[in-house]
Amino acid sequence: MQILVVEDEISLANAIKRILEQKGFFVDAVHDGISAVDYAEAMDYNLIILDVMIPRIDGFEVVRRLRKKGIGTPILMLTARTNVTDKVTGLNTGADDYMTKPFDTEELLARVGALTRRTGDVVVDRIGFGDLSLDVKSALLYCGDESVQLSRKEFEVMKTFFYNPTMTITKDMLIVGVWGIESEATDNNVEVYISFIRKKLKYLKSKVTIKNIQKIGYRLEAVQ
Amino acid sequence: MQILVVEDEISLANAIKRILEQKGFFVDAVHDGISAVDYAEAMDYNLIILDVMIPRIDGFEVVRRLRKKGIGTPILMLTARTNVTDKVTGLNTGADDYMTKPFDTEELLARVGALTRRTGDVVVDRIGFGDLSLDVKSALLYCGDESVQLSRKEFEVMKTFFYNPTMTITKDMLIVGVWGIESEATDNNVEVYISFIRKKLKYLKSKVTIKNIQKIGYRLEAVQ
DNA sequence: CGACGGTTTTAAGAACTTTTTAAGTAAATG
DNA sequence: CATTTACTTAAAAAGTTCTTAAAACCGTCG
Repeated sequence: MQILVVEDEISLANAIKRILEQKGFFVDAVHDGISAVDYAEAMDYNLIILDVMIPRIDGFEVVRRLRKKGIGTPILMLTARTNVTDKVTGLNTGADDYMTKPFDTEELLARVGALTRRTGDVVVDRIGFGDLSLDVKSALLYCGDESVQLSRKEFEVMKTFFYNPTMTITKDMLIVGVWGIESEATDNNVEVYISFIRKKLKYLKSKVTIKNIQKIGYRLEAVQ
Repeated sequence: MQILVVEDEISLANAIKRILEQKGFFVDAVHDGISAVDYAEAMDYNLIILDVMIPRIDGFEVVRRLRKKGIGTPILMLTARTNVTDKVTGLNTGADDYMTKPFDTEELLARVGALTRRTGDVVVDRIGFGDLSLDVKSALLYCGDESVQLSRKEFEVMKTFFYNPTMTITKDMLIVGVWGIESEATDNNVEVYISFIRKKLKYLKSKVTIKNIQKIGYRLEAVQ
């Protein structure tokens, strides 16, 4: 499942890229209108996420050119919130959906889900570290030919580690990432989940351990 | 790269602080509007993250006052999701971007990235002196291909040296910087930590030493 | 609805690490 | 050479993380 992200703000482009890659999509990112048309022509994407305000030629013009060339890839338009109504709803450019910036991850994924679902393609992905791999679809954690089922929260914690394999992750990062930025979760919640996961790693006889550095955070380590 | 976070919800402020520090930013957090203005005036921040609903004077007024004083630091406003009009007001008063609460880590980092990028400054996650380098995310101190884990306080002491590599650091400076201005820590506390760190430098076989100048303080020296 | 199974949260004591204290020793200064 | 200052170490204290068990929660199915 291939997605093209067209966004000139590099860091936003990267953020979108990462979010989608975490969900198992393959993502290309380009930063201007001409490149967008080139890429979309050259490769058969399942979805194009397209910012309106981009250099060289704007988003609307990109849509027009692609449709003219008979490229029917679903397009999700991004617009600044302030000029939503007049621009997007007024224009009949051929985009399939639009989303106002700023948006949050859930919103993005919901829309991407809706637009890619029709193709029926299944996104399967595995992420891993050391001798571990995690099936993102089933939340099964594998080590060799053993596996264990992770619960929702165990899964979210594990993903955080796998996406930042060399980094030291603070408890606050886990609280924000797993429980949400406004949650009431305490350090103890994190500790309990780390404990649950360690028990499962032990059961799997994995070489990977979760190391704690007091007052600093947790880090994955592959023992010898 | 310095960021000021203005948010009265202490736990949210801390969460944001930790996330940004993890990415290598230096973050101060204050919890009301008056302090925000004071801090922003006193220090040259690269970005201010500013909640709208804060005690004493609200976020908009903070922006107005800062802009009036000629302080052009980029400002990222935080507003409750429901309040659409806030956004318009915020942008009119001179904020550079706004973000609705709740937001997730990705979104925060994307926006912070966008607003700090223009200054061209690179976010530092390693600082060093001589043959030493310190990873600020993990508190690992490297020398060649060896590394040691620093404890929280060792890490704070080391950071103070690295940020002031040529300076002689007094014990009082270390006490204030590491233990806090209100602390009861004595010179002996500093001496003990200097001793701990020297032991680790020896283990790393670093060329860097911590030299004491009696009655004055400590200074890093790279022995040829 | 109400019971069941799994998941998540809460809470409390044990285990562990870091930090502080304190005391003896070494080094520097006048 | 006396005195102050700094260094080192070990033990005590403080703080944190770990583990476990029980309680609360949640969705599903009879």
